[in-house]
Amino acid sequence: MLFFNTYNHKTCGDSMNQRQQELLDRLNRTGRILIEEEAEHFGVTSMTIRRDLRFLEKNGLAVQTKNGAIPKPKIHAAPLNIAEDSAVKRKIAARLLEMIEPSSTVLLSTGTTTLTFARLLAQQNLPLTIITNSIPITSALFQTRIKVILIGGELRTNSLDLVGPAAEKYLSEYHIDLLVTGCDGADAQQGFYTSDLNLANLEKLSAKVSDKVIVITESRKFGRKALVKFAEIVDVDAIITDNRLKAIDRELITRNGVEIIVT
Amino acid sequence: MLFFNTYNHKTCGDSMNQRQQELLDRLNRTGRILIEEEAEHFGVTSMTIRRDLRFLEKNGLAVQTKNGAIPKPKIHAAPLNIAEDSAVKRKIAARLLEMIEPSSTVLLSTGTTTLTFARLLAQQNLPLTIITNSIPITSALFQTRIKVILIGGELRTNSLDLVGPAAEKYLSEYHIDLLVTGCDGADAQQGFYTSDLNLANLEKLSAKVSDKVIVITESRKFGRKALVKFAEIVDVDAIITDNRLKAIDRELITRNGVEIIVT
DNA sequence: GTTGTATGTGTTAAAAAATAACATTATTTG
DNA sequence: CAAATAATGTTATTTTTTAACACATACAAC
Repeated sequence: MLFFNTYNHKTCGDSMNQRQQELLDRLNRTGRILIEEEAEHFGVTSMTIRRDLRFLEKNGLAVQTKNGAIPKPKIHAAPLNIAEDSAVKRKIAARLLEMIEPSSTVLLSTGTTTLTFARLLAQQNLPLTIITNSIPITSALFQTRIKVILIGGELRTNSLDLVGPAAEKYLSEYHIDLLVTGCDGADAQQGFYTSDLNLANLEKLSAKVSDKVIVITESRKFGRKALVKFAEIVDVDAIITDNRLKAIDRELITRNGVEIIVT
Repeated sequence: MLFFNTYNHKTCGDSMNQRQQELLDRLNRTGRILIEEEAEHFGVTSMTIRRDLRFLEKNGLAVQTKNGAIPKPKIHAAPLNIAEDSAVKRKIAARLLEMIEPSSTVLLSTGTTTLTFARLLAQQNLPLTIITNSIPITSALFQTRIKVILIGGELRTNSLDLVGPAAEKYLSEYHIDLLVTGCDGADAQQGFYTSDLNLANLEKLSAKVSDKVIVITESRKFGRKALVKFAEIVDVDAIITDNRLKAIDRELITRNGVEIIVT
């Protein structure tokens, strides 16, 4: 028989009473509770339930809504929301959607623009296989007809995605019809940039195992260079961006034989 | 230059106006908006903002709260909540926490009881490395001191976890201090069961690469056998369960030299 | 036993928020 | 342009939430 040491890690020091425990259970089970219903169920006044909900909210376990509460959203935390899901991105995503061939295998890289696209995909009913290294994208696509394969690796906590040698090794065994990726910076002559070295390596490999490559990005990314270049302009087959792209950039790209689509 | 076909996949047919678009953007950016603030920002009455929020809620993009709204939780969807996070599980998790050695590497398998434990871990400040195949567990642990490694594989949409040959291959290269896993069924003489063949294979391999194995499970799982056995009783070093475990089961387990802890 | 303190709950009145119904103003459309 | 339609504003009413206090219960000290 093995021996396990015991450690005195302090457990959450609140002191929930029995009713609050059960209230939280019911909340998590149903996804939503109503004050009046719970008051009746527990045989207490609605005021008491209100106080309980206030307590749960204070402890980060629930969010109070109109006549009740919902569980505290668990993944949808701050850093991921920044600049996410703008109208510009939704337009770009809608344009990309028209170019997706049913039943194909698409590698969808991490990023907020690709995430917007994934959310759009989730509303369609396309038969597709999506390979991704992004947890938010995976989350967006679950419970759809889409088959999802998530590349494993080390978690980057800011962007909730997976990178590193393990991810590369994993990816190297696949063959992809279409790579869709965003970028942190772009230059009409130099190519595409990202701010993470690990991610850049993964992107390079992704392009290598894919038949076609499409970059989707807001035009404001052009002119900004980030830390690491991961692709030349000529490495990609098409770029989708918004209509504020400078004419000169547009011409430079076209001259390289790369299709550029503005929304 | 490549040619891309265009397909007429129908895009979400709502027709949001400009203000609603921007409202949604602001909501996603900040994680929360207040009606009065937005009314002032857009130069409209609060009534108009209320109508907008009602619209966004109807379209599944937001949830109305007290004086405003939050973005619709994106991952925290129905199937995962069932029976999750009960008081019994929280007790078991708290007991397990005491046995966790700081700075160790723990393989935390998919499951609702292990998820409860992960949520508890997230509130501590322990230096740990957690390897898991569960997206909810990964989500629970991000933005903590814990280093998280997610095993890639094919997504099981009901449980939001990753299994399959790719996952096994990925795992086989690691060495683990402690495996923590749950089960779908247990028998004091026969061992532990799960209802998915792929997962069973992964569990077997997990036990093989781990120094110690702890099973955490509600006592009601005892007596239920599920589809596939993944471990014998003697394969594990300790079992943590609640105090409603039958005396006979407890004795049978102890007789096998396995430590059993009831909360 | 009483007394005091703390905690939880109920009750009520007041404040705030949400709604419905209708008036008004823009926007389309023929 | 005029009619029709949609969007927004206004107001009165209803509903929800809050704050403040009253009551009860439990526990400890004396």
